[in-house]
Amino acid sequence: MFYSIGQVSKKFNLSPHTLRYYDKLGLFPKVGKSSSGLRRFSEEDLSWLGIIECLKATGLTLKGIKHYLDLAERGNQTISERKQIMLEQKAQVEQEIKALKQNLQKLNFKIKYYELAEKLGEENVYQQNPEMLTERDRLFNKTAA
Amino acid sequence: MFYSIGQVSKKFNLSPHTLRYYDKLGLFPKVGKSSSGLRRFSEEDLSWLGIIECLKATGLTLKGIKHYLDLAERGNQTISERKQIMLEQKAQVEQEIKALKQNLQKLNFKIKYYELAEKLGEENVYQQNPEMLTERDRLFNKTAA
DNA sequence: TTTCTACTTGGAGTTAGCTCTAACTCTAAA
DNA sequence: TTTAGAGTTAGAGCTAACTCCAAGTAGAAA
Repeated sequence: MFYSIGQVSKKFNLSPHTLRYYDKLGLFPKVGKSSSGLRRFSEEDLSWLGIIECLKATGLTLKGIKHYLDLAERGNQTISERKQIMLEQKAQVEQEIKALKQNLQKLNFKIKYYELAEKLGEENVYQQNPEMLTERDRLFNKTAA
Repeated sequence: MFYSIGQVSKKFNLSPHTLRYYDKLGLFPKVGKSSSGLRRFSEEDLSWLGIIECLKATGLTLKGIKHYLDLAERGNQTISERKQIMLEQKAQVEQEIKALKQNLQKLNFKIKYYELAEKLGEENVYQQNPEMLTERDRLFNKTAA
């Protein structure tokens, strides 16, 4: 079963432009062409695109993805290097999730603040809720030297 | 207490260039200047920078941040609009965390795969562990129409 | 046969967010 | 008083990741 660029575009919610751009960067080393020059994406190409999307979402650049692909093409001798890339991405994603959770707390504070401000007006929020000042400082003030 | 651009740079781990760039975009409407023209950042400016960093980390563009700032400067009449921005950012961050967690599963699969591949060679991983094929398909294969 | 749609290419343009350069000033220490 | 270091400006340059454009082809429907 093969897919046209338009079908892949819909399936992955990426524009055909983008898919051609990826191909130009060498991110689809195996994609075939029909007799009239149309790209034919195989199931394997789609699996690989799934990995590209994952790595992209976890912060790897297209250049980094290309590098990973080049390693993969060299076979068994690059396994530990590829594993290392995955371990680094994992650490980075865990760090990113942690940071996002902290920022979520800040957003929740802001939402609470605006809910009070809708009732009291901004000038009265901290005046009437002094405990919010402490919370604000805890969330937003860097206390490094 | 006031801070020079270099001190702020260290405190927030942003280059002085970047801070001037933000200032040029109008992101520090209140920052003062000394008699000799040096920027003096107040505690309030730093709090605001903390908010900038939070909004940036949650995916708002600098332009979006500027818009939020402009709203804030207009006072009480824009409270619900600002709250709305925070609610949207919150939803987006929650979505982003969810996506990252899914990608973490994919990375963990890859790591497991490479651990087996180190022992068996890539050509034997799926052959000797057919249940990994199922897992791979579950994680990486989009089954949309 | 015309027309429509989906595709092809090479190359230029765009946007966001920095990042650097040149030429300069101010302050403080040696 | 020289000099080192931190700051100033305007404006150019850079990178990543698209995004679009022009000019063309191929196949199918009316």
